[in-house]
Amino acid sequence: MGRRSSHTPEELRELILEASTELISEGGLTGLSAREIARRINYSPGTLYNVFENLDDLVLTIEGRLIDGLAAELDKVPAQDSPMEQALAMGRAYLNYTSKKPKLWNLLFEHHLPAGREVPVWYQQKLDSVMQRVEAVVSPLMPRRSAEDVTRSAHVLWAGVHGITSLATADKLAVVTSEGAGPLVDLLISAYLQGINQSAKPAR
Amino acid sequence: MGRRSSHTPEELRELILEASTELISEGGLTGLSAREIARRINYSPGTLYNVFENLDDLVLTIEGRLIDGLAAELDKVPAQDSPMEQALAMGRAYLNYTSKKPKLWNLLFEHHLPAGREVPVWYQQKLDSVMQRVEAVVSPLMPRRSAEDVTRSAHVLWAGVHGITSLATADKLAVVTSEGAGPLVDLLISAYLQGINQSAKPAR
DNA sequence: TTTCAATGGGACGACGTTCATCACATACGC
DNA sequence: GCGTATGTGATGAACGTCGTCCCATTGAAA
Repeated sequence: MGRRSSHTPEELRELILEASTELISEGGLTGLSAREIARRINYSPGTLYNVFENLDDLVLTIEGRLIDGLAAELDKVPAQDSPMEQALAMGRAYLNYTSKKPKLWNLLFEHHLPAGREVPVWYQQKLDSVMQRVEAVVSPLMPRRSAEDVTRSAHVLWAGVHGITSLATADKLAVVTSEGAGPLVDLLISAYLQGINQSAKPAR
Repeated sequence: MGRRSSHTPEELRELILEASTELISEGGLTGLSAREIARRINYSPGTLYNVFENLDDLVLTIEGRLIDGLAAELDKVPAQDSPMEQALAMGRAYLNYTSKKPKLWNLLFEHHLPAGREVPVWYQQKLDSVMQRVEAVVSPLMPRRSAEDVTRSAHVLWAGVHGITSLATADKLAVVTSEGAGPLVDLLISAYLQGINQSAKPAR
């Protein structure tokens, strides 16, 4: 039943994803084009549409892998350290992971689905999974606080770290001097958590 | 010496900017196209290129106005309030301003110049101008700290607020539910500044 | 040899950008 | 006052790109 190619469907899928990842790493979302992918892997543009529904589908798949990769990095922070050290380590891990291929990571924020389309369930789940790791580290630093408070703080930290790396890599608005996203992340995490802790003991 | 149109060059420029702003507000950067602008203002695509160098030039102009608009909003916070109240008010002003037309504000982060091209000087100056307003409010909250420390803290706060609003409006990763970006911004600013203050007095 | 899924590649309608051409409001000669 | 020359602002076709679709063709398996 006729297969002409020298690649199995899985191999073909991998080939496409590899080429796409490389293109995005080099030129951001703008650098990606169905025709260029096809050129690089020696297939025709139409073949891509046998494997992926469209480019958005392909891009979402890559984004999923990026999130998985980050989750794996976050899991590497030693669990025996103090919560504060863990929090700082996770911030540095985030920074380290995302700054290796900034344009690739920026994909998560450059890419928008066409109006009306919703994000797949598995995508949201991957995000939640990462958020939970953050909450797990923040939680012991906020004893006697409601679950909502912990979640809120995890969100603030996550968003804050994202904001710093985002501005640092967006060459267009290098207000945040490129000299040091690292120190800024450290500062955010330590000061914020200290502030949270402080306000928990209003009796000075 | 021949002017056929019913619009002066300035009027035409305004027409183009208005139509573009509307398009972006509705459909983000993707919704913008030279041909669609031309259609809306009843000119031909070529005419745009008599007024702007290219679409990037046009977009940068809109971005400049957005930054100016934010600066104007930040200037409205009452200077007689306490520094802490001012900081919180500025955070809310940012959130308020940017969430009126989220897709328009997102332009600042969606839009990237083609590889190699640098941002114009006036653009960087506008950004610096906003950053200085933040520093001015943060500074009194950090007495006896070096200018670098103040700058760093201003950067952290700016990036943090950006991160929260960014994640809140990026419908794709609505980890941070949009309902509560306000409380998150309040929390970030108050906790962070408290933390900074706390670590300044290590002698408990 | 038959069968049928995988593939190629042209077609379509968009896009940004360029540029030779045109139309016309003004300036000037009479 | 009229006719004509002037030169600028606007045009829209053209070029090369893009994502996506679709069907004729291919070639390995039955």
